[in-house]
Amino acid sequence: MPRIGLDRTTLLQTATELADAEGLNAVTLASLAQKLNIRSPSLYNHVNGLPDLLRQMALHGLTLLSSALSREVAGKTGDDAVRALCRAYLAFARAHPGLYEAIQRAPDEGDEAMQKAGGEVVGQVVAVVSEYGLQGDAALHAVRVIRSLLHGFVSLERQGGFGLPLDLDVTFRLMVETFLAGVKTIRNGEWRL
Amino acid sequence: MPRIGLDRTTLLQTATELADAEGLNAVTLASLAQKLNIRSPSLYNHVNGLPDLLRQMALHGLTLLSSALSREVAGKTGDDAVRALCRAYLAFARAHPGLYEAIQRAPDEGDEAMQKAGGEVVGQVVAVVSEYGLQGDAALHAVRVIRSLLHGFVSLERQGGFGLPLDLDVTFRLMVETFLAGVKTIRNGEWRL
DNA sequence: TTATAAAGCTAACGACATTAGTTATCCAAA
DNA sequence: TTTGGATAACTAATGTCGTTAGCTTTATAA
Repeated sequence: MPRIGLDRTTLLQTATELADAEGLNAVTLASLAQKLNIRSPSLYNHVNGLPDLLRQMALHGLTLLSSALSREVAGKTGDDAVRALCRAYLAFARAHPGLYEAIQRAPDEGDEAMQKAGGEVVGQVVAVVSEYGLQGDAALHAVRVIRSLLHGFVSLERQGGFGLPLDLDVTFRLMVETFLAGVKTIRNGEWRL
Repeated sequence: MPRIGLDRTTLLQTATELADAEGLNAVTLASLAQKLNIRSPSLYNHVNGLPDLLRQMALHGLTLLSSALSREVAGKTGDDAVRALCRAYLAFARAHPGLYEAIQRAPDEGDEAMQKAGGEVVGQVVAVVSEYGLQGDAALHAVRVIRSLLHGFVSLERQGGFGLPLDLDVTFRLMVETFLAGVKTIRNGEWRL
């Protein structure tokens, strides 16, 4: 019975590799244990069952995403900040498809750690939008729109929803520019709901 | 052994009710069989296992969605057609959250029926966009952007990703108007990628 | 050197999907 | 009206997975 010396970090890293390589559905206690050369009940010494494992993966992913966004946006303002944010979001989702899936699982009600981790990602978007001339509710709506844009594109790309052989990066840039142009129009008050 | 006389329609309907009420994860052969007062192996007389059930639910959902879009868009053109399409998409996703989840499952490679059913939904969007002054690749990009918008919003709303007590319908309308304004700017050639 | 906490293990249970083989029902043809 | 076949239900059994309970060994600190 050689003792592996497994710790939370390598556990999460291994689970992440599994998810990114074969999809989140491939992450089971059985498959993770096998990859770690361990029997699945032993995992309960580190994790409180499968739901807790998935939750910790989501937390880990949100932390990574938040810091990636913060890093790429740093020093930029206005349109450039929005572009950098969007690029970084897309890059993260492409680099960590399984982790990205984990992030999308709806958290339990009253899970403060998840709320906080998610709030930090949203905070990056808020920061970018806030110095954009949008105030109050308008800024909050804009944040929601950006999140919808990004998540929708990433999600459709990941599931292969875009069938045609048309450059996806072009679509993505076009989407961001369309948003920027639309926001300017709206900001200038040329419309009413 | 009373014979139920189960047919494909009631089977799909029951599965849909289950999915819409308790989420797609709650749709198992066991739970579906229980709801039908049947033993789960009996389901194999109607369905080729759980993956096939989920696939048929997706097909059913795509058909419903496609006809809903077609119905609501009928007779409208330009901005109004886009608005009607978006409203109908959102309404469907809200009315059938479980079925909407089923639609999002990535189809197998070479599943022609799924490709076709998905293509009909995309076709509705193409039809709306095509008479919009966008031609060729630009139209295809626009279709992708609309799909991203819609799916992203629906998906975030469904998983409770929008925490704040700010009217979601307002955000949605704002998102659509932002897109319309942005597209006009882009169509007028005021930007370059 | 020894006691204790922790990290691994085996055994066992329940839920689920799935397969094989059985029986009863329905319907259509004789 | 009878009969035969297709079909829709069933039971039994297997394998996988998550999970719990309880045991054993290792590492570490007293």
